[in-house]
Amino acid sequence: MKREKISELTTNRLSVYLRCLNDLAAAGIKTVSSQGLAEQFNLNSAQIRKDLGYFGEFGVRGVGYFIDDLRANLTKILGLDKPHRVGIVGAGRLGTALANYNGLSKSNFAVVALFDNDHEKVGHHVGPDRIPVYDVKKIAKVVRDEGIDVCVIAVPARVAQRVLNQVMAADVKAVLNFAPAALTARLGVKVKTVDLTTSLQSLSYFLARPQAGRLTNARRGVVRVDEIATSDRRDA
Amino acid sequence: MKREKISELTTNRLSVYLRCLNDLAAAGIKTVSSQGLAEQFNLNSAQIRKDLGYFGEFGVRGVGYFIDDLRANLTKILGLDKPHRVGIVGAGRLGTALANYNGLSKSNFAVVALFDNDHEKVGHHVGPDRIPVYDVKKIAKVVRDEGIDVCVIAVPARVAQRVLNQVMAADVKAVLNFAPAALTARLGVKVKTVDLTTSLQSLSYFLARPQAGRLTNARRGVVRVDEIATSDRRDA
DNA sequence: CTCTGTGAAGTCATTCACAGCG
DNA sequence: CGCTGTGAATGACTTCACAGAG
Repeated sequence: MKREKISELTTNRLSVYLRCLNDLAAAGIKTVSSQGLAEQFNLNSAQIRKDLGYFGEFGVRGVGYFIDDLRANLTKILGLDKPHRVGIVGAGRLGTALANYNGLSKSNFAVVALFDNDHEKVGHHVGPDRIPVYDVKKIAKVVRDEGIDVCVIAVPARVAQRVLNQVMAADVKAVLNFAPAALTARLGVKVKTVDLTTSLQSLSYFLARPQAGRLTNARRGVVRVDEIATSDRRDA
Repeated sequence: MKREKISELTTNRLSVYLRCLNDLAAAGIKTVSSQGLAEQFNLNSAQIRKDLGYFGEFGVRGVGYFIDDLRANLTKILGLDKPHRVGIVGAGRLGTALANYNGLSKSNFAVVALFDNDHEKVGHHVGPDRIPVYDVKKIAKVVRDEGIDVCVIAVPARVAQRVLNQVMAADVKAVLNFAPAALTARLGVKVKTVDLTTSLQSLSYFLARPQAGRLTNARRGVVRVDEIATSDRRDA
């Protein structure tokens, strides 16, 4: 076990490993080798061992990893053993779609509030879970009352930085941003941006040059699918 | 102008530069230096010059870049001078939210079809643009008839690989995948995955260890916000 | 004198390769 | 003997630093 700084590429992969382990466990499988895991993602097995090695020695030589054990360890490492409470700023289409996305609840994230500045929306409840929509001005209070620790920004780019500032003022330390804007956060606040426009435009580049992308990640006739996570580097 | 292979990190940044140039143009500004652009993203100016340098010499020494000129060049490089037609597979919440997302039309992407296997949905039309929902079995025909060149996968992880196979069989070469699954594509097909669960779990890691993420990208007291694109690397 | 374009250096990430445990 | 854990080697991306154009 070392004490190095862990890159986001690694944490993204840990999340993917965990998902895979959950599937394997559901299939009744008890152990898996780094090689076996690696094949699921067209990844190098040393990569997996290195990623895990930052946090401890979870494997058994000659055998591999006990799935239940590794699963528990990864869950703990990723901080998923405690539930997270999510607030979504922007009750438009994207915001409400995310509020009802089932994928989140599976991994201990519960959406407990939406925020909007449209008075038509404030006071209403959204989706089968009846998530309340609050006035965006009440962020600080609702964050405190509801114990929100993660916010999602789903507002137009124009106002995204202002919203981020409000969210930071409410002392939220983790933000997932869907606005196509370069945001600046203060130290200690982690912002991850998911930029659909950029993703599509990047695809467009490869469409325009079919030869591009051939060489990278090609292996055994398949192409490794991107971003074993969200891709990204440098936060990129 | 060289002839090297361009990484996805670079194409992601090009998209971000283009967006910024559009904003600057709208503000009536005529020229910008790499330094000026870099400050918008907390990026190194050499990075920007290098990214552009892969494609030509667009700058003027002593001056910087003419915004209109660079904008036209980037648009061409990214293949955004020709319109793209998008089909979305999965007419659930996420799929319909994306179908109505205005951000796409802005950059020459038009959503022209949704696909679903739920017969309740097939035949209906979605949103203010009345986008038709087709039976997923008809993908190949609709792709041909409508000239679709990009598909979005917004279905449960369980069926994502099957859907990708159908999409590839319809000869679509660019796919944006929202399903939390490691997909395998054949050579010549580019898949970019946006994985919300992984993004959130990665945030959870940093919440669990506030000291993590401190060192990276810190500069002048601010933290560069991640993934100037979709973050990532290795398509990642 | 300013700012680009670009080799060279530096930094960070992935893969190799193997010692050594079970 | 198989498979982990890990230093060493390689490769990729970023930043430095400066020659030279305007």
